[in-house]
Amino acid sequence: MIIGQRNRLQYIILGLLNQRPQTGYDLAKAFENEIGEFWQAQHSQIYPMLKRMETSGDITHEDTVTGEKLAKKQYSLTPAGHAKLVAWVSEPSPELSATKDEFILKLYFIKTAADPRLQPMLQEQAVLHRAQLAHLKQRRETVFPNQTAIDQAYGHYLILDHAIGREQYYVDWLEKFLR
Amino acid sequence: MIIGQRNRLQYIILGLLNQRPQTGYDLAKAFENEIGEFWQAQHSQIYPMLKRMETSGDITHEDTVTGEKLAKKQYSLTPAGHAKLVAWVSEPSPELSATKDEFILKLYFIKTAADPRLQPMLQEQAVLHRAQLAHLKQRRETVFPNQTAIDQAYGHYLILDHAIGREQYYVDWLEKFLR
DNA sequence: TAAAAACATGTAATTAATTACATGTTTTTC
DNA sequence: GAAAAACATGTAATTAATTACATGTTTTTA
Repeated sequence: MIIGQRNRLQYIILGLLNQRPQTGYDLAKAFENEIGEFWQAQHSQIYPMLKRMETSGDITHEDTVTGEKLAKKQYSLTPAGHAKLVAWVSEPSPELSATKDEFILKLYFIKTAADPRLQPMLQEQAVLHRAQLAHLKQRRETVFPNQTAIDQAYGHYLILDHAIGREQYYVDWLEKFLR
Repeated sequence: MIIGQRNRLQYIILGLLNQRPQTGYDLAKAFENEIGEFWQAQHSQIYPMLKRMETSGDITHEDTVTGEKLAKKQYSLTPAGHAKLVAWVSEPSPELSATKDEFILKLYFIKTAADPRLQPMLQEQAVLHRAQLAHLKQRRETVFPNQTAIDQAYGHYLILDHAIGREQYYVDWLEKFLR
């Protein structure tokens, strides 16, 4: 039997559907927003995966209609899917995170601090990451205005906090080398 | 004409070969070590890419033999390849880095601070990231023992510094939530 | 000196992921 | 009321990446 790649996407979808039944479109939004800092998936990857997961018996869907005829599929977990999710969360995560950062790699190929390309490159990234940091902070303010909100979605708070700290570090690091 | 995916791997290989002629094996090591924090590629991806790049005229190779018969291919840049590298480094990098972190995603699905799984999960990751941090610091000590070493491979120093700071943040963040 | 680890190069099979193609509805904004 | 944006779902084509298969040499270690 072939084990194949880990198919982590399915687990993430299980986790998202466990929070509440959702459409593929909703899931795609989640990958752009709250979890996009830590995992990415397009709708073209999500819709086929949903079909596959329904075939496996981990999720089911209910057809609904918005307005006159806009068809939606509201997916939710089966008990089997829920069990799979619980097992995944509980098992160890021995792999360090994988980051792909094209900018940092370009820096690697800059040989001296005097290279005229260096400062503009750092400047460009600073603009980008400051904007991202501001955006994440803004989101924390709106999503978690008080302790009650934090307590009700603690995991979400944790990862947003992590993402903000990470961006803050990135900006600080860039500024350390900016003149 | 189809534009296709960005094929960043080729540029990274160009950059590595620009430092010094290397074999595919050497390149695979680089992806495990100095740049592995920011890009990953296995030898099974590297060898075919080298052939492709040689066909495109960006690199060439020289056959050498170690010992009695161990054949090696020492790849190096052609002028065309060098030009391609320079163009890549100079062009903007408007995309934020992409991170895939399975552990953080698991946290997202933890609903309350009282969940009994939370502390062991944080603990496990702390062990992992402390080890990684120690490893990176150790490498900085050996690779960059003095200012001269830094000046001679500034880009390398920059990205190692970035990776250390990032790991330090990760550990600090984990410890913030550990009791 | 035998075994293990590291060096060295490839291909095959499979899965993951992106980009493009394709279509239609509902809501919001000007 | 028209246009734009957002909602909604899919497939096709292609590229990227991983895992497994496959083989052999050289160096280091016990």
